[in-house]
Amino acid sequence: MKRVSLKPRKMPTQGRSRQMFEDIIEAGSRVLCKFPPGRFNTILVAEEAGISVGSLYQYFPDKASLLFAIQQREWAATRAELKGILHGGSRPAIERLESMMLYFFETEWSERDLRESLKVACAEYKDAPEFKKLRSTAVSDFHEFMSSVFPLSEEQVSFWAPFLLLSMSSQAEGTTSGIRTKESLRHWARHSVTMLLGYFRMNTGIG
Amino acid sequence: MKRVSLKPRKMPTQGRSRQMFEDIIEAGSRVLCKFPPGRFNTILVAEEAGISVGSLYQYFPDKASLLFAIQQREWAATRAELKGILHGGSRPAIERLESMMLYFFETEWSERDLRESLKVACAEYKDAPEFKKLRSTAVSDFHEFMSSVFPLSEEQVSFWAPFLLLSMSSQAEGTTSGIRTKESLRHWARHSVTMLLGYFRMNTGIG
Amino acid sequence: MKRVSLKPRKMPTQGRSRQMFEDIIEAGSRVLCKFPPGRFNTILVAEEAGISVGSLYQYFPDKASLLFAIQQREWAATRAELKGILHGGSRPAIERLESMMLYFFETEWSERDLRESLKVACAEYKDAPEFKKLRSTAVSDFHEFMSSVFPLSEEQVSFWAPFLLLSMSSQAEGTTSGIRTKESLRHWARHSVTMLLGYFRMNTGIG
Amino acid sequence: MKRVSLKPRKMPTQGRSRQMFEDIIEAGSRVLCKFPPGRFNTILVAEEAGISVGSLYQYFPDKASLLFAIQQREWAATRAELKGILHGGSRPAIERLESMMLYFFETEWSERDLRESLKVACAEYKDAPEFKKLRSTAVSDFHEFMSSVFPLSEEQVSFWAPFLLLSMSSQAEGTTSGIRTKESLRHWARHSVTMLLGYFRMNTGIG
DNA sequence: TATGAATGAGGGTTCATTCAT
DNA sequence: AATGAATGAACCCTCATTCAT
Repeated sequence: MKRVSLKPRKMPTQGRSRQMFEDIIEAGSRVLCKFPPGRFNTILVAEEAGISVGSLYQYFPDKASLLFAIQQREWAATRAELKGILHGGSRPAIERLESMMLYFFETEWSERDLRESLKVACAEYKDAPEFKKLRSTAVSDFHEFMSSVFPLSEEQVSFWAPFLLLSMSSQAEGTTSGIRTKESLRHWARHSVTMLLGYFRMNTGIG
Repeated sequence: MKRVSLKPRKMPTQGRSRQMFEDIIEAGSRVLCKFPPGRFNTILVAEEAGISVGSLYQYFPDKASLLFAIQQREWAATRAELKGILHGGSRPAIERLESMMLYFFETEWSERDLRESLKVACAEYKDAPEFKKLRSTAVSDFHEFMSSVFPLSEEQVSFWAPFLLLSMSSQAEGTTSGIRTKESLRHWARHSVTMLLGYFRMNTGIG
Repeated sequence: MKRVSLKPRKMPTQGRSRQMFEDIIEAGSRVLCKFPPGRFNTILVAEEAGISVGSLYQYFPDKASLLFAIQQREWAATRAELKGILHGGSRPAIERLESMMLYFFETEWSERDLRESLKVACAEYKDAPEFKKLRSTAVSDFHEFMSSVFPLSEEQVSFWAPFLLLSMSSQAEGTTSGIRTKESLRHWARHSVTMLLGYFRMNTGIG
Repeated sequence: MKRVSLKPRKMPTQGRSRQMFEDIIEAGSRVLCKFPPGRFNTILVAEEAGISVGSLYQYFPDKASLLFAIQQREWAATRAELKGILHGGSRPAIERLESMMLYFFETEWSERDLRESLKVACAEYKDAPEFKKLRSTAVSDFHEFMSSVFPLSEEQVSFWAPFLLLSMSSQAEGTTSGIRTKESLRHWARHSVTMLLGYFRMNTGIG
């Protein structure tokens, strides 16, 4: 189990290279959606991206780093959207929190194929520091939000931030298997969110 | 993607064969715990069991059926224990339910390596009817329990049984990433269970 | 018994790829000649061709398609030569037919090792549509020739074309076991051909 | 390619052992008919015979010797019948010859599955002296018959015996692939036999 | 003597990665 | 730079044969 680093070979911020970089990640995501996770392989991704394997390897030193980049992009996109919902608008914080949660259930649902395949394909690297960092970043964001909008002690936030976030994401994940229609997803999500926030408010007196 | 059946080749209830059968499953479980799920392969399992590949194939017609047997054993054990808790003792049903849930968090935590690897290794077969049946059995059990001990309409049970079960297992699964000590697992579990049951009681008037 | 298609993976008409393609078929033929048919395997063929197994699989999706390609090449060459003899020159049709038959005995004999091994090695696929097509093409060719050069009814041709062709090839095949020298092959062939054509002429009044 | 001998381990002429011996051969024939030739294996044969592999190996030292025994029995049976026809009755020799040939086409046809599988399965041993002997015995039989009933020189018989026999069997073999109904088999056989005997008579003045 | 579990070499196929062009 | 053919280790599975019971 060789492990060097999950970093891409280069990460130019501009130009054609940057575009290629994104294209490959995009292609990789499509492969994960279209094929069973075990079929994810570099040749298929290169084909899907319309380039050669060799070129792919110019951007990613190995398969692991490509998977990591896909994972990263996936999280980054969601993270940005969630942050936008949490910090945007002038509604009460608790309402923004609720919206964020409901929104999360929906993205999780609509991207379930990719997320699930990604999970399987990345299982091997899930203990790598890069992956751990990815997860912890999401928690930090949320921690920060909670601290800034609710009158809670540091200790309280240290429990509620991960509890709410992990509970929510676990529930959302659990939901994707076994729920058939978007209709029932919404029903389920509403219950989960009501439960989580109700429990939070009851224990903290918030809202 | 050939699929015939996930049944083992033979399943004698007694004797040396039966022992071998169990040994292989045990070895398979150890492999899943010690290696990343992608490394699960018949050669490794045979080695771990101290037998030859050929012997392994006398008991399991292919890799899939071995994985299924491991999965099955894992579920069967837990299922029996959960049923025991739910139906044993003379305490009020809601308390038994609570105990069962807390217990589930503990098993999920203590077997987290196996469960997680199993999930990944079985991803390929998750749509096979055998696997689906395994899942649905657990829900049926719980559905039956709910029906028999709580004064709920059929419709109510049809929502609450899967909701509580899936929520609980999702939350328990969620704890495997991010929770470090058994201490904090207990803390977390207590909150999750309180939340779930509180929400259930509030909405149904039970207890 | 999986079967998808016996087509090669790619079949460029020019260049290095094409050369490699031919080389592998050539190597496969040599393996069939040098080893008993049961020993025909991809590793051996790759070695014989001086390449790696992986390379072989870039040209042929599986063992079956390689065998089919060998078979096809073998038939294509002979078929072209037989057609050439049948349709070339200005001699009477019956003489051209005779030449063709005699020629067939000679090729069958000189390629007996390959042909016989091929037959055994391909036994598994003999009912695949591609293989059936291969056989039927040969019959069609001959049927067409007979129709165009002899004053026979359609019904007559429908009997005599397969009868002559199959009888001839059976007899030629039969010579591979038991005939030792080219000398005796020629003797035998002359008798077979005389017999076949004599019988044909006697029954149709041709010639 | 180890080669020791194709002899069975023992060949008791009486008793239970002898019966077992026959049963295994019979079972082997059934396996050859029911499965593709590549699937012929000792375990399957033992199962089909209702005994253990171990027992099978008490009668046959290896797979090759079992196949050889099957082949031998197959030939022996046919050989006896053909001899019976050739030497039985008081009809003219040429008529008995004709009957024998027609009969051969019919057995070849009715046993085509076994014969074809046998050919494939035995391909590996076809050059072993035992197999060669098998073939030559048949020719000797026929040679003897021809000598004794037709006024031919030794030299003539030396050509016509193998020519007629091999031609006939080749044609019969060729016939099995491509002929669908027993009806057309008969038609085809009649032509082949008429042709062969006609040619023989024309060249020797017999009959 | 009969059994059949155990062995392990052998063969088909895939795919991450490299490197000559 | 870009290409994609080539490599070969790794994995799944079968079956001839042996040998402890």
